[in-house]
Amino acid sequence: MGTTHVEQGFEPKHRQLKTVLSEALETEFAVGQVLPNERELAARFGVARATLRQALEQLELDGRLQRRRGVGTTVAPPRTVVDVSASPDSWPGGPGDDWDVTGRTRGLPPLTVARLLGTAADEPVETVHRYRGGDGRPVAVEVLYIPSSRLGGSAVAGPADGSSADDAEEGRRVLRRLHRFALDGLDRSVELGSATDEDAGRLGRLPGAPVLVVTSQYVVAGTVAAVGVATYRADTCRLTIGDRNG
Amino acid sequence: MGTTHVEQGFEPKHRQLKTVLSEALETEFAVGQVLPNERELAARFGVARATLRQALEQLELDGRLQRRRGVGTTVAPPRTVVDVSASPDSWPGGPGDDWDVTGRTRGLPPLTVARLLGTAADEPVETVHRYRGGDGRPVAVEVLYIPSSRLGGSAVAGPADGSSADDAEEGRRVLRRLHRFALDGLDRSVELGSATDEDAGRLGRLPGAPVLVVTSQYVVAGTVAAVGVATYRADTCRLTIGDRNG
DNA sequence: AAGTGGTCTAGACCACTCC
DNA sequence: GAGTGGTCTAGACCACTTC
Repeated sequence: MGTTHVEQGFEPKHRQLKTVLSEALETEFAVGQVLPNERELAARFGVARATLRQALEQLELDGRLQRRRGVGTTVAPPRTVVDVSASPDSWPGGPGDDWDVTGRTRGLPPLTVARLLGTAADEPVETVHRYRGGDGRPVAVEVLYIPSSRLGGSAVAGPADGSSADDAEEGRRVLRRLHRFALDGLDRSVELGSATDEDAGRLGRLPGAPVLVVTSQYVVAGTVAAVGVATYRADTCRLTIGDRNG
Repeated sequence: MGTTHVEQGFEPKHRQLKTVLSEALETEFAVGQVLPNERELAARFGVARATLRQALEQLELDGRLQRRRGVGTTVAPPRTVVDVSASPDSWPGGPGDDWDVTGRTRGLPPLTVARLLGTAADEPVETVHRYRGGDGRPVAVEVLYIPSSRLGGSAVAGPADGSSADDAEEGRRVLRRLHRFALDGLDRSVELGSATDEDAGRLGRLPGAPVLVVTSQYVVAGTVAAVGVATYRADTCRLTIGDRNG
């Protein structure tokens, strides 16, 4: 007896499960509450664990659940709202900026960044790392790439391994040097990506976790003075852009 | 010890596979080219098909691959760039707008939308559906919610089932009525979501496919005159915001 | 009808967190 | 050590596209 139930469309089990769980989350669970473990849920719904996990995965992608290995699955709080608008003075590290500089290095940028900067592939750039928290959770990490040639003037400090407190101070210094220039424009793009091993660690997720990648091009006098690649946790963040018109 | 972050030296197979495949995509395959099928790839790498699929899934999420049931897996072209900036006249359906109105209905909005509109949960609203293509592919669908009470003036046309050519014309008419008002502000947010059954169909994807949900609040005289919920294919789109500063 | 990706199963073991 | 989610296997069948 095949389930020859042809009702204009076929609905997979994991999809039905998602619907059922979704409703249960609204009616029977409170934010932060721990769900029964996967083995029990699967048994309760009469499906294989892998099938249940497909449903849970989607609910996590939608920001409805939070799963932590060794801990359990909990009902997620509403997504953290993060403003990514461009304001009149939007230089990184400027006033009102709620990022923390965590390090600084110097080296070759990824090819895609070099292309955005318009630099040669073998031109080393200043690289500043930043971290942004919110609601007590990690929200984003960002890497800023700034060609030394566009910082003007004097030389930069000595070697840097990218992690010490001194490196953070050096990073802030690099950013301050940017502030001397007038920011003419700021172009941003948003796309879906997956966390690198490194970013995943900093964001408290597993590698490959879905992230929103926000790429910023800071324009000074018609050329790109800096490029930022920010990686936001896609499960827990909602990005807002407040645009104002005449 | 505090929150010391210790490196974990373990790398899952699907992650290694992703790396290997990623390199192969760059060196051995051209855009549009079809990959060997999953069963063969799995055999070639000596892993179970489910494991291979984990790697493929991520590559698709990253916009590197495109998988179609019954067809195969191909190397994806670069993501379609879509501008979601607010311009001085950003009313939906205004000049330079590259959306196609596909239908119109009237009914109760989702609760979340009613909250954004500031209307009572039981107040019916005009509902206009739009479609946006690009590079010959579906890019996004949007549903616009407009409280009739904020359209002013005369009554609306008769019954609508939401799909006929007449409904599209009605939809355009509703939007035109908006254009009489001065748009004071436009707030947008971007977050990750998954396609509903309906949206998935229109976007040529399976239900649950990852999408970027762009929510727009159109403000007139301090109140929200309309709300738009646009659903962009996350695998094939990159959203850009061109901000300009003084 | 053949071939593809999508779904599903019933196990097993591993990495991690917490007690 | 107990309990959690994460990974992995080796199958099977289904929905869909194409020929």
